[in-house]
Amino acid sequence: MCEVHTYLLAVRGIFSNFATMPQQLTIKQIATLAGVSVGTVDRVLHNRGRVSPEAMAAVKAVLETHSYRYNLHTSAVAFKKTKKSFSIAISIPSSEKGEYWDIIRSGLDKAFREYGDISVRSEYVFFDQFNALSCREAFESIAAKDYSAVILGTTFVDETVTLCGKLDEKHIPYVFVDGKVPGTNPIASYLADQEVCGRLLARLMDGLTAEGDELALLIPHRVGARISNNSAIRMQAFKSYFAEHRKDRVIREGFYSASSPELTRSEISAFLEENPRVGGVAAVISTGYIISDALSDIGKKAVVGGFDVTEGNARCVREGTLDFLIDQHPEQQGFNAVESLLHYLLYGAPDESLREHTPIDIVFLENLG
Amino acid sequence: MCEVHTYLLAVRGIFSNFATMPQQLTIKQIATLAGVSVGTVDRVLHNRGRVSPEAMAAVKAVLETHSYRYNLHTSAVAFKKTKKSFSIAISIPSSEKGEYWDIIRSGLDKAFREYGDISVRSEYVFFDQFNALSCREAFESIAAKDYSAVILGTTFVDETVTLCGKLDEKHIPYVFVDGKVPGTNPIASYLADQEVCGRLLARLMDGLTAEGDELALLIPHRVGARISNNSAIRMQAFKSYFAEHRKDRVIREGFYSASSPELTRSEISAFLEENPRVGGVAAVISTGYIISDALSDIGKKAVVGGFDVTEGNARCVREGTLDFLIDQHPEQQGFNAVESLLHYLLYGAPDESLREHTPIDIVFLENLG
DNA sequence: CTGTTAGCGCATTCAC
DNA sequence: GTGAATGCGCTAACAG
Repeated sequence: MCEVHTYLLAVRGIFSNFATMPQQLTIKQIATLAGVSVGTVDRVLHNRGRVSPEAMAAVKAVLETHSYRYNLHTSAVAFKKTKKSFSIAISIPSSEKGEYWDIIRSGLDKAFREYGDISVRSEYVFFDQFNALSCREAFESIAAKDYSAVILGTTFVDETVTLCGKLDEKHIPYVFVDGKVPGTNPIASYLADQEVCGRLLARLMDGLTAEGDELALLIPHRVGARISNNSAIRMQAFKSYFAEHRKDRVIREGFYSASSPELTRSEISAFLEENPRVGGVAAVISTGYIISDALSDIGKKAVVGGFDVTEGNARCVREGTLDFLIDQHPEQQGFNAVESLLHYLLYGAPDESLREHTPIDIVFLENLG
Repeated sequence: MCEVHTYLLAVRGIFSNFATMPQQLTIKQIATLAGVSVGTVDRVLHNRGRVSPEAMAAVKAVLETHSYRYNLHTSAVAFKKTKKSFSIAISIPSSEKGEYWDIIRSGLDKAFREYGDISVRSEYVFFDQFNALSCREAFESIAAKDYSAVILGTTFVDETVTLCGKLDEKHIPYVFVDGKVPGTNPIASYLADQEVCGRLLARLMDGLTAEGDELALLIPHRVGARISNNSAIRMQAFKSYFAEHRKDRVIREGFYSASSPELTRSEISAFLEENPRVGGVAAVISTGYIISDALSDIGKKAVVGGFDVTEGNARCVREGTLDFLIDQHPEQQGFNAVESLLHYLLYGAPDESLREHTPIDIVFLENLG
């Protein structure tokens, strides 16, 4: 039977398929087709007004049938001539090299480099992610100036809402990285689906630990502020997974101070000694390596899962003390944030193709790269 | 202690950081700095010759200190004027919609669309991946013509080597997707690290199955041709993992005919009934869904792992009969292949930044997307 | 309101 | 060997 199958394909033989890519329409061609000039086409495309209804209709008709796409290459070139220059403020938590926010930052910078054609001035205003006051100060300094656009890390909800209200009034566009905040109107928000992150964490912890093991969910607590929105969603999703699929699993919750590694270590050690039957430990933020190190310290072996390929996490994966990481692609989030903002600044409208959320990957030692 | 830590950061307060992206040098600026004209700079940059030693030295000196980078945007624009047009032949296995090679194809097409600025004609010549003769015919038809460049799926080694020899003689550049072949000189090869794929498969099967379970490694066999190189490497790596880390695990090997779903199903059913203690089944090619379906048929539950997010695989993941997929990003492979080829055709040299291998991700139900 | 035109950075042609 | 000049698609200023 298999022979017959193969034979049939052989008889059918090879077949080929010629294709010339549909040449992109140029504004010149559109102008010719619509019987107007390039200037008019440009005005229609950019909603610059000062176009007669007839001309408008003619151009729109051509656009309908041929589906025009901007040529970003030449746009960028032409924009240079206008010497239009933008200032973009970025306010995100400060971070050590190789930590989560530093990776986002490298994505931001990569985009600024890639779009170096366009004249953009970027200005970073960092704040302390464990201190709401420093965030407020940072945001106030941003509200006081008139930037072309703003990129915000959404660590503190109330402060973000306040700033965004002011930006809305001034019609300054903004985008979020690593979060979204209800009651605001960003051009776009770049973040991984936190629900998925939490359930994935649960699924992997469940699958990779032995049947009878207890599992630990370690929760960071912040001084003087409620737990970050992302962590809360992940925790909730983590627990939902077990409530729905594995009611029999015992989940122990422990709190630790993410702001101080030394403290974390002692808190976690104590927690694990109190819960000896724990065979898997889940971190809901990107500092899982602290947990791995604490486990090493007390000589305990457990499956550990965390978030993001930070330097500390990568080290622990290589050392074999951290089993897997859920990668939210912070670098891409940063890159997309800048890209979408520039698109908005240049064309006056958000780029639809950039609205999709960033993908979520799973990283083990083997594919750490 | 934690209080003190936070306090210190608060006192330090926010801090900001201004940055203007280093403006890229233009060839005009280089020309001015070197005291020559843009034409001369261009000749130096493109090694076109006809430049006096003094001019060469002057330009090189400026390039050393300022590190010039091509502006791909404007290059593409300028190239259009020359009306230079390319014809690229692509010979890969034919494939149903949503299957592995069709995904590669969509990546190829995406690149052709994205680089629609450049005048490129693409021509597909498909062959039957289970029939070496059809591959030979396809490759001969390519050798008979004079394309600007060629993209090849490396399913059949001998045929590939023969064709590449002829292309080398004619100085026609080519790149590989989904493989590499010793004894050939491609501009680039795009494929996931097969060693990593195999070890990752092993690691996940090991982790996700119960301690005492036997594991099955299912191997496709091809009529009239030896097993594909990629599958062989994955199998080898899979077995190495267990030989190195888990000598106690029992691995059963089973063969099945990947060319006919019906046959596959019956073969796999028979295999599993002969090996009742198998708790995990690993597929080394992208048709894992056939295994899942066979398991469903006989009402057996086992952890199943496979490769790539094809339509069939995605369906089984959603149905819960396929547990995870190792994603080789075939779409990106296709995209990169075209991109690197165009870079070569335009600039006469491979783009170093495009030589990196494609990343490998792991997909569960949750992050199927 | 509309069409014309200069010029962005670059590749190439063509006089000198 | 060399530099001036042209034009790619596009933006925006400007003259009608």
